[in-house]
Amino acid sequence: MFGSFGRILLVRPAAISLRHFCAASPSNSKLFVGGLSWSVDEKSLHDAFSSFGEVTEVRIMYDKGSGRSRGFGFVHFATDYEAKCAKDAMDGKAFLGRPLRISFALEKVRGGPVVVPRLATPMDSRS
DNA sequence: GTTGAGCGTT
Repeated sequence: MFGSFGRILLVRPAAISLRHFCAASPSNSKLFVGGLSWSVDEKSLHDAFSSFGEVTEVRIMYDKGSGRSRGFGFVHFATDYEAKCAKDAMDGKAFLGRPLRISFALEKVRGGPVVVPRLATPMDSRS
C-alpha cells in the first residue's frame, strides 16, 4: 500500500511576507504625471487615465509667464489600486508624441505640514 | 511655433 508518509511537508517558508507593506514609495491614489507634452490638457489625461480606473481629480500645472503647461501634472484616482494600475500601464508610454513619466505623487498639500498655528510669543516680548 | 527634468494652484 501507500507507505505512511510520516514526513508531512507542511513546512511553509515565511518568505512571503512584508512585500507590499513596505512603504518604500508614497503609493497613494495620487499620481505624478510628467513628460507631458506642452499641449496636453487635463481633459486628455482624464480621458486617458479614466480608462484604467476612476479618476477623481486631474491637475496640470501651468506657467503664469507663458501660460503653457509646465509639462507635468497630477492625477488622482479613487483607489491606489487603479492608480498603481494606471501607472504600471501608462508609465513609459507615449502620450501625444512624448513619453510619459508617471510616478506616485508626494503628499503635497497647499500649506504643507502643520506650521503650529500657535503664536509662540514669549511673555517678555512686549511691544 | 523655441527648451524637456521634475513633485502642486497655474
